[in-house]
Amino acid sequence: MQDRSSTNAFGHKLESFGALPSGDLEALAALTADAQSLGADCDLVHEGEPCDTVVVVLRGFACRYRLLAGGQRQITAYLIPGDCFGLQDGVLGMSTSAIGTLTPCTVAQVPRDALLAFGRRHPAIGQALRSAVIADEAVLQEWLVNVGRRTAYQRIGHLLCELLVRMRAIGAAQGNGYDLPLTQYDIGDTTALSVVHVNRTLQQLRGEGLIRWDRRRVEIPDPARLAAAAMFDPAYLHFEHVAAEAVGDRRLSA
Amino acid sequence: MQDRSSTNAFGHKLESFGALPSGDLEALAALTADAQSLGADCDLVHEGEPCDTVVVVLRGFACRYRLLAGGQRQITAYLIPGDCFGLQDGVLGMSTSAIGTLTPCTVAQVPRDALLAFGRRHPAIGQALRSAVIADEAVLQEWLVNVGRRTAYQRIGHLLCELLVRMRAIGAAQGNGYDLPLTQYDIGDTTALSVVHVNRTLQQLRGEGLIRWDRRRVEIPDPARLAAAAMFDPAYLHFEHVAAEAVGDRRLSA
DNA sequence: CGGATGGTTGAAACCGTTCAAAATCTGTGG
DNA sequence: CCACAGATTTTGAACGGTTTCAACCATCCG
Repeated sequence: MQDRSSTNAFGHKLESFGALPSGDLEALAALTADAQSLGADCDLVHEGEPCDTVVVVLRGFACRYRLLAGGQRQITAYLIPGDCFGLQDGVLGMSTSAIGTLTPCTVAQVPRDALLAFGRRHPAIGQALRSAVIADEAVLQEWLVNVGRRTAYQRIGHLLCELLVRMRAIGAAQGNGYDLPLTQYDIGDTTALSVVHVNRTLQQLRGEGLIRWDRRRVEIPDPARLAAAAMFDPAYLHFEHVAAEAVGDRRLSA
Repeated sequence: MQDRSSTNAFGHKLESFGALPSGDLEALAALTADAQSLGADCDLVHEGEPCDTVVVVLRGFACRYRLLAGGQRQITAYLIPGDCFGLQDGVLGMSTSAIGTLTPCTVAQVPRDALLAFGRRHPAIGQALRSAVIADEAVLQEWLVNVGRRTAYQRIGHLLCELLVRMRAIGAAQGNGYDLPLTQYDIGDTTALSVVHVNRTLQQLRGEGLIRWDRRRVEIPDPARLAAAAMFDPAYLHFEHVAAEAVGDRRLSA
């Protein structure tokens, strides 16, 4: 499982919504075969421009974001390996957000029409793609709740819980830890907090033993405890099997 | 145009994404024929429950929201006449949000399968439904930006601009005014502000002549000026023709 | 070694919250 | 048509979470 995730994270992600015929997976891998490697801070899609390809992230962290007049950035979604963007946005003439890499990435760009046609020929994939779109929208809503109604402490805790579940779903977590190559600026642009406050809040979370975050690696000693502190309920992520394993069952959290 | 909006707001809304064959509109009206009248504060869909119908609002204001443990409410979308909910959410077993009325409403509940099948038989409608889903997602993203990155003053101004454009799109605005039967609590739950601060911010906006809001009616004397103050750019709403009229062109704003 | 990036710390200022109460509006029944 | 109750809006004052500004430190890497 872990092996396949590195060669085709996209298929692995789609499988987290339900089993897929292995033939489908191989055909899908062919679609994303010609991937490109990019450094950090590269833009793949620009806000307000037409865009008829789907961006599939195979390695690294990318994000969807909007830039405001004052130069502020609001990140509205993370794209981790297996995630894609563009099945919807951009259909009506132009994208309402930019897509950029946060870390060095490997990405494939598939013409949207080709991917949709592929989904029609392989119904299980088509269904999984629709599921992915729905799950993305649910995450977006949860982020609105996060930014609107939770304290800095909960926002960051919640984000780290979400990432644990998502990283597990693609086989990129080891136990209760995962690599998180983001800066505190990135976390601030995601949670709508200043870097300074992100830093202090992180120290608080560390001080209480809820997280360890050392040189790009996060460990969550007791996911159930962090989830409770951050009011995190993984239901919105729509892959319950993985989610239950990650935080729902205290027996698995040590 | 105004006449039809009252009899079939749903069709009118879908038309705002592009012209539709009139036969389609009539058939669509039949689908939503058996509507029900509801009072304020009625729940139509509960969070975390399966839901296989699409809610179509024909009259009144409804909303999508999430309730947190502390009793706080975050509204994540408004459903004004013509808007629908449930084409996506609920597909994966359960809804990630509740739907409730904010004011007395007339709503139709259409089985999702029936609506999707209808969209297949009437391609223009199917396309319009997809457009509506995409536009909804863009609005959700904009709300995240609004709550995350804008001041109270801008948040509320932005919301009122958005509503002007949306109300115009369904023919429910008169000039630069529209009926807004929401309480300041509702505005607070939308913009993630306390009622007290909503009240003071509203007074500020009124004091500067950017809005008038008297007994459930909002007037925006100079939409372009309010849009500038609130950093509002209607592009994300995806019906540019209406949007340009509403705030893009100063000559029309008086 | 030196420059750049990212992380950490302190202090002051601010935006928005909370609590508490008063004023106003709205609808309803007598 | 009035009286009353509940909902909504408004006001005041104190508090506090978060931001901003301004340094300083650590680490990485050529």
